[in-house]
Amino acid sequence: MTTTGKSRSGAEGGESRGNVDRYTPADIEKKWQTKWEADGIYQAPDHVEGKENYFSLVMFPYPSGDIHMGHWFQYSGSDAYARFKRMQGYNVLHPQGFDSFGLPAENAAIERGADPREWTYSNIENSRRQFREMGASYDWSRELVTSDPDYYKWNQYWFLQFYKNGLAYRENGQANWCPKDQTTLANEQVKDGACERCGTAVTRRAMPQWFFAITKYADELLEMDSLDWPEKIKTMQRNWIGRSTGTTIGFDVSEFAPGEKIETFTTRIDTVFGVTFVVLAPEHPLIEKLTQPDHKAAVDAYVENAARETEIDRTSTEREKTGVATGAHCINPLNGERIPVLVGDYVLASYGTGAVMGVPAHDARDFVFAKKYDLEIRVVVSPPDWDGREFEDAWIPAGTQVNSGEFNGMSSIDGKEAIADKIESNGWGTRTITYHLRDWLISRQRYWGTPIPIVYCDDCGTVPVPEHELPVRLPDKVRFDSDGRSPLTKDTSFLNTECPDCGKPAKRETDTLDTFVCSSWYHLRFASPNPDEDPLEVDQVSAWVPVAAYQGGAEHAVMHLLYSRFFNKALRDLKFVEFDEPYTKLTNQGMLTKDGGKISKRSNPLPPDPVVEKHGADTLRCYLMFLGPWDQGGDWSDSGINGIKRWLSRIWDVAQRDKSKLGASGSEDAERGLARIAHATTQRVLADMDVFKFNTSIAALMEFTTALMRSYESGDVSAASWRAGIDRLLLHTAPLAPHIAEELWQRTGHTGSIHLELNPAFDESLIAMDTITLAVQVQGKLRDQIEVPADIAQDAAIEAAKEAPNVMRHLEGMLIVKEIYVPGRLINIVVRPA
RNA sequence: GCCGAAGUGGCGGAAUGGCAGACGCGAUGGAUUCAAAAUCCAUUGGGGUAACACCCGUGUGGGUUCGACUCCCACCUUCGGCACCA
Repeated sequence: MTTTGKSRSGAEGGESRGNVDRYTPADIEKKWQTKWEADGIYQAPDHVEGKENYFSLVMFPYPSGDIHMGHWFQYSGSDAYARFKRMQGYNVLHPQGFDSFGLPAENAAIERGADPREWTYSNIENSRRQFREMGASYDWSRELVTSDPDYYKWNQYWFLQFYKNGLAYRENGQANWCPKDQTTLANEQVKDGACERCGTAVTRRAMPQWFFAITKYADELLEMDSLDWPEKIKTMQRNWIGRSTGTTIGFDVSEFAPGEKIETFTTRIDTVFGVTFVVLAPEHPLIEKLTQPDHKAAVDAYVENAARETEIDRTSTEREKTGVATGAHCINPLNGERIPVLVGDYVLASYGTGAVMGVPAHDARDFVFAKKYDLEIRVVVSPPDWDGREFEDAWIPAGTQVNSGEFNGMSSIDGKEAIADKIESNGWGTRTITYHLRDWLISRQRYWGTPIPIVYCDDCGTVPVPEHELPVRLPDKVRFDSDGRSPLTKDTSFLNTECPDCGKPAKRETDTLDTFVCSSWYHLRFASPNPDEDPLEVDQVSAWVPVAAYQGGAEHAVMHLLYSRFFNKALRDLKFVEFDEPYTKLTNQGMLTKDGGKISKRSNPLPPDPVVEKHGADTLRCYLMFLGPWDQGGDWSDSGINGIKRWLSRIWDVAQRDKSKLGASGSEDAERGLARIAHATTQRVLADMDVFKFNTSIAALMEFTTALMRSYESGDVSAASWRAGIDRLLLHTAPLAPHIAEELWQRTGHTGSIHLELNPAFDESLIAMDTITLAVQVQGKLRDQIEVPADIAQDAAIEAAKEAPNVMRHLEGMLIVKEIYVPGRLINIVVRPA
């Protein structure tokens, strides 16, 4: 038989492997991409006899120009998973589309004079090309583009349904404003007080805005037990919703504002006897009424200053707490005390009631505030060993009620309930639940989005556009001025319309919808892509949704993923869908970095196209999946990619060897050895692929590839079992490296696409070994190894272990205390000196 | 500050109570070549030995266990999230 060296030599190699060409990805990848598309092999019919439907969805991209390396990482893994599920025998829906509304298109317009529509659609064209080059198995017949009127029409439709059912409303209030992007933002889109998109410090601005009533679902959104999601994401959602139970209590101010009370919310009603002041947020409506003439100048200045400050300044925990007295006082209903009312910007208008009762002894913030303004610090919950001395810090934990009238001596845990009871029975307040979650602000003062289908009429007021008039189309060829305002506010042909009710001239709403509205229901449209007259076809939706496996980045934890859940619940209550949750299982791909840092076009570039050109799409796909566990991300390095290229080349080589060099039957040992690794490989790959562990799947396949080469070179295996091994290798490689697997599948004489085949099965009995190696430890330290029959009994194994030479040495002069036998793995002999 | 994840060779990582370092990169030596590239073979945690033996080794310190990368406690570092939420 040929030795390795000989089989590699030019003359013989050609002979033994039959004029095999070198692995050149460029020669095969485009060919298969075209063929797959022409044959429509990835199109998912709504029903296939004998197959279960499986919706594997990956978050669709914003078409910013390029499918970058991070996208490759995300989409290679999710595509491999969808392909794997298809080969598991499921009827898999794996669609793709474009989340194509959004600010970058407008910024391109403003900065470069590009037309947002042209800019967007040419980017989409480019992205489609790149997706194709990736060899992704998308069902392109279901592609959706959210900036197409036949998609955003339904955004408008949903808005109208929500509006009719009290889930969409317009309200004048303080909104987060990004001065750079010239638009308001939802709370979720403000990170560290800055615009999530551009990083500009967010300010507050009072203006009427549209909201979706997500808070109505706050409690239901907290129920996540049924979701197979990463715990981390669930925790983030729970924290964001931020449910806290407490008591609202009113502090009478009728002395200064007849009939008025300051409502405050507290989770620590047990400390209410320790209230020595009340602080209002600078935006609190009662400030004007309460401020006394001699304090007015100071209060006005303070409030004005607070309004000017950015969210970053306002919410910094570092900065000193400030406040100013109003001159007014209020009454603590529990003890009738008269206490000062101040204004302070550490109190947030947007949370609770916008006013807090100040209990410096038992709240860290109130404590520093009281110290600074020399306000009384009265202990009402005593620490266990308190000697009556002044506090150096607020005491937050529970304790014993003191200075609390009739509640003295009670534990503060009981006090909390007893005091709340008293407050409720006297009508001073009520037990209340508050949430950090705010209603979803959906108005954007931008052009490139879904127009909100509302008309304002002088006579009829706010009038929804009738459904049959949808879509309200976004005008084309608009003008962008340097003032940064949305072109819609100046486009008279858009702006001026007739009132749907009375027919008189009226004005259109010029705000557009937050683009997260588009992604809140796109999975439904993928399932039901075609209806014209209705948003969805119920049968199609129920055939596919909820999404069985959803993949995407963790950065969407409290934005897209929360909005989408809300949308689902709202649509359920409006009888459009029947299920409670949109995405059953969620997997977060990790982040791909380069040199440990974020990949960025400017500072840390890593364009995929040159890599594809040099190594091919299959190599890049596999390399990205080989970097590490997919859900943990990875760090790109140029050097490692050769290893994957070598592996694929070895597959290319081994699969095309001339099997006629092998005999009709092989040696028993070699046959069993090959069967063992073949079946063991399948076992490993099936288990790992199912949990997105592509890296270890590839490692298993690399080992199998080597084993196949060795079997061939040894010449001891039959042509048939070697051939079967090659098939198995190709089938497992298919989801990871679809082009080379398909090419070799054809070259090895199969007809039909490998991607329509099923995963091979494995037989556990073939994986089992006849003889096994047992590790033998003495005192838990490895001392020797013994070869024993796999079915050896415990006693026999231990006897054999004691006879191993190196074990004997360590047993000498020792008394055996204990013998531990782990079947198939090891023996541990515990001894002590005799 | 709070919550969460992670820390393993020169590097990416594997092993989740049972032989640490699978697989790959890189490196070293060899084969092939006029030469190089490519490819193939071998070695590759540290110390130690002629070779064995043996000792050390999964961020640090303690603990549980016959046995710990794995479980528990404390700490350090890195990354992610939240952060005046009353």
